[in-house]
Amino acid sequence: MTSPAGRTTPEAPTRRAEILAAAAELFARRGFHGASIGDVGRAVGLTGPALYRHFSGKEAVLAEMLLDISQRLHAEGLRRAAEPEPDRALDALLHWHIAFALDNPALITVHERELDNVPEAQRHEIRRLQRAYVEEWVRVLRRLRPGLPEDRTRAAVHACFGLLNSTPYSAAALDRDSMAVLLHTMARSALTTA
Amino acid sequence: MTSPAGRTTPEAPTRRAEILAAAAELFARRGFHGASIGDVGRAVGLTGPALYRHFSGKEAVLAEMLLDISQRLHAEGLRRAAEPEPDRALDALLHWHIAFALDNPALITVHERELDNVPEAQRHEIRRLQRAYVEEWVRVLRRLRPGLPEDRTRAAVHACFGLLNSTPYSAAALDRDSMAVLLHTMARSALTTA
DNA sequence: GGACGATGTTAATCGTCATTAACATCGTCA
DNA sequence: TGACGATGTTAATGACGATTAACATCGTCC
Repeated sequence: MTSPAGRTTPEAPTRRAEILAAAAELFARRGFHGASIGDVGRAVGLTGPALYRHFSGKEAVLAEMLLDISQRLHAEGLRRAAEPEPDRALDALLHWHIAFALDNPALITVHERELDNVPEAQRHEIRRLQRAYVEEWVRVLRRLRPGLPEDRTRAAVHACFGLLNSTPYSAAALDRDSMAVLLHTMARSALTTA
Repeated sequence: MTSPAGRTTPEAPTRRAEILAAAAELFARRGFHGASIGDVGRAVGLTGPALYRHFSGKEAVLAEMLLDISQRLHAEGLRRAAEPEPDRALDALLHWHIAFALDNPALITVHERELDNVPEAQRHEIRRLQRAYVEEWVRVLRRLRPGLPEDRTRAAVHACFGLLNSTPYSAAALDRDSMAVLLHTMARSALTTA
């Protein structure tokens, strides 16, 4: 063999994260079913079967990825929504979501599209967190616009996410900060006019 | 055999359209690679191989689907953008895109996600039409907001599409007309504030 | 009333893919 | 220094899926 089987460098602590990052990129670009375990392995310099040393299977990779994303979004969302001034709370939520989307376009994409491919067991918890995150936004917005009925408020929040998550497709054109400002302005305006 | 092979009813003129519609639904819900030819066939009451009587292959189904969508969007986009008053032109574009998205959520989803799975040959033409459609919006918006630099304008249009195309995920909550009004209001506000 | 084209069906074919088995290598540490 | 656990690798294994082959059926039209 041209290269020995084992690796000398003990990059163990990063390995799982490395795999998750590569998988996110591939799942985002080609879809869960469009990226194979072999593709993911190759992306981190391994063969396909090697991934089974770190995850119990392909679905487990996706599940852990989505669970992590929804936890991060929800946890920080809770914090930001706690701001007493609803106007400031909304800005804080916007800043948070925009930063996350711009810094992790692949994660946002996968989070938005691939829930159905997560095994039942973990799907419920992820969905719960996603819903809870949305509800934080709804609560803040309702304090800001008490007249708006709840279902319309929720629909507006979903539409707003659509706007913010469009990042992966167009972020290339503008530098990060210009894009962040643009998205913030547009989203704020859309929500407060709804 | 329990049922005869040939069909008596000459539903020939609809068959292709029927297949395209079923495929759109499945591709939207599960992704191009997540839906098999067998699934599509079953959805229209046929077996998988039967589809080859109507399309040269799975990719051809997707290609025809995306080509049709991008042509329809672009053709009508051209018409609406021709309105001399930029303010009215924008409203006309919004009405058109919103109606299309609300009436064809599956098509919008596939159009947005699956271009990479179209064979090169047809991909270029589809991309050209998609770009041209965006440019119609950009042109209108630039007349409306001359101060906004072109790249920011284009980014704003992309973000606006993200908002409008979020329809598939949340449209269930509101009736069609309320949703249309909501999206129109939000999008208009987002674009003119950008 | 029989030949033909359009449409379908079921039975190969062939490749890809997830997953598992069997077999190294390396670092550690008793 | 030698056994062991952690990580990898290369061969199975077993499904599944796209596509094609071989074989009906039906309606039409001469």
